[in-house]
Amino acid sequence: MTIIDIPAGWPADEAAARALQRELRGRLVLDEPGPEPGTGHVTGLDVAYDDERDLVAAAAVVLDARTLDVVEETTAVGRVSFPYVPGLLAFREIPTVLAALDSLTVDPGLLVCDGYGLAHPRRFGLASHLGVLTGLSSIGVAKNPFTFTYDQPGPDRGDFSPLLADGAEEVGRALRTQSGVKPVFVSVGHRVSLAHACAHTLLLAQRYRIPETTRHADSLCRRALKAALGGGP
DNA sequence: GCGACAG
DNA sequence: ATCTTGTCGC
Repeated sequence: MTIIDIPAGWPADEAAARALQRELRGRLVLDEPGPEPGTGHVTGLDVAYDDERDLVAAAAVVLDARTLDVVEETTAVGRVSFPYVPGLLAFREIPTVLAALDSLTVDPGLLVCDGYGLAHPRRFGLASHLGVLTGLSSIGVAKNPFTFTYDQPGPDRGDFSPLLADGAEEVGRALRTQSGVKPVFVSVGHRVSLAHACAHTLLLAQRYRIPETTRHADSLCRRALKAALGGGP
């Protein structure tokens, strides 16, 4: 099993990482609607950690956006490339996630990330970062509101309310994917509109709160991590 | 200065 | 994220 190395020139500290985010932020494209919901491919991405052994396993699972059938799955294992710092999550996951994406043989279509895109202290979260690096459309679907505020959306599936930064700027939406269940937090990553990002999320979360893409990727990266642990040391 | 803080 | 059994429910 190959273990992905941390790239040369990778940010050595928090200041360098923040500077890189501000630089890459300039390449973010926010004026495209993105792929039509329900068509083409959608790819779920997620990672699992073993801080003890300094390992991170990433999974990419491509689904048919219309049927939600699995089209292809890949994994990659790497060294943990950054400590967890709120606002710098991307630096912890990106090298290994990119390796998993690189080994796909089909078009990933829309990237669905476990975390945020525009809803970020510098408006450049994981989903935006991955979008810019790959050039692909991307969205972020997070399970927690991070530092943002929102009013409770209506009780029905599809109801939503704005996710606000500084109490005023809409950086995403609290979207109810299942009636009577806590909402998820959707934000635009790269080359997708917020309306489409929410439409994609609803199509991917017809049965559970979390999108099928993320659910598949979550279980796969956990299995990949266990496999790496069992067959490595 | 202190607390909060995606995964 | 991760540590973790049984349990309630479809």
